[in-house]
Amino acid sequence: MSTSTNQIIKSLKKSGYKITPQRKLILDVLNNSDHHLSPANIYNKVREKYPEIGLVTVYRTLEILDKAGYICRLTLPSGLAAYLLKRCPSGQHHHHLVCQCCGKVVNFNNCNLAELEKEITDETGFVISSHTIELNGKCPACQ
Amino acid sequence: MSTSTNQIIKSLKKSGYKITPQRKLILDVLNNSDHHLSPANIYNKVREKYPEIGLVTVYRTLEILDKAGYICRLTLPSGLAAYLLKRCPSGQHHHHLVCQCCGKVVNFNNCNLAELEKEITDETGFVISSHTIELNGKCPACQ
DNA sequence: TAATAATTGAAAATCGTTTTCAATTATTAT
DNA sequence: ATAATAATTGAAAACGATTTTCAATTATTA
Repeated sequence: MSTSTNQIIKSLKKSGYKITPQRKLILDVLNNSDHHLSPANIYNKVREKYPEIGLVTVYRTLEILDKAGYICRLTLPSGLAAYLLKRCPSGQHHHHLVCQCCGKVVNFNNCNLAELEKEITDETGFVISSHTIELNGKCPACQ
Repeated sequence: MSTSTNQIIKSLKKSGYKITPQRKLILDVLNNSDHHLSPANIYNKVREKYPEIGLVTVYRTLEILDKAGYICRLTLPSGLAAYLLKRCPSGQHHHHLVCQCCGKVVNFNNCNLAELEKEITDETGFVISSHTIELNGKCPACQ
């Protein structure tokens, strides 16, 4: 179990959650991937080591991790959910560059939308509270 | 039936689609809204004038309109789909400013992501083929 | 070690969406 | 106009992802 996984486990314990083998394994799968993973993907990976796990447990654990801020939930264009361990300093503003071919994800954080948002607020009267940017492309390996 | 609706109807006919009252009414509902609408929203609005319509017909018509490029399909953060009549010159690059409160949508097209995309390509080796930006906020009426 | 409260997995339920299929309707060639 | 046709329709069933229910199990605590 990696340092990253261990730290999250400790924090979860502090927050009153019980530490179960299922939760550890789910975190490990997330930690060992630089691709976004669907609940089913995670389920299948965990089953290799822990065949008794139920898909429900994966959903429930992802919900906890998402609410606690340890993972990012992506909504893919198809509408399906995919998850990603957060690897940037806590709460830092960032976006994702996603490979359409293999799902590999790279973070970037210099989005510089503030100016555009100001313009748009002036023009439309909308107060802008958040934004999402998703860049879609192909990673070097998939080109 | 508005001009906008009429023009789309004509184009659809040219493309070999039959013109049915259901399709006209669905287009009218889209045309008369500046908010994004779910299939169920559209279904309910059309039913006021045409109670026999089936939800399937709404789905099928939306699929046709989307493929033909007359409407935008949004994937909301929840993963659900919502639709919007395109109101900008054919094919023009644009994004949406969405009111989180009422769903009102305003277009903007000066996103200027080209520079950022170049930086990121240089850094990561990803080839970027498309991007989506969604600005979330509150419209003047909802503030 | 015993008491407890949280967590688990199986099964059923739910929700949006898609498929199937027979009946209907818009278009066309006459 | 009318008949022939191929597309479109709506009901019902099927579907896939996600959520809920519930009794049994397990991690934690005292």
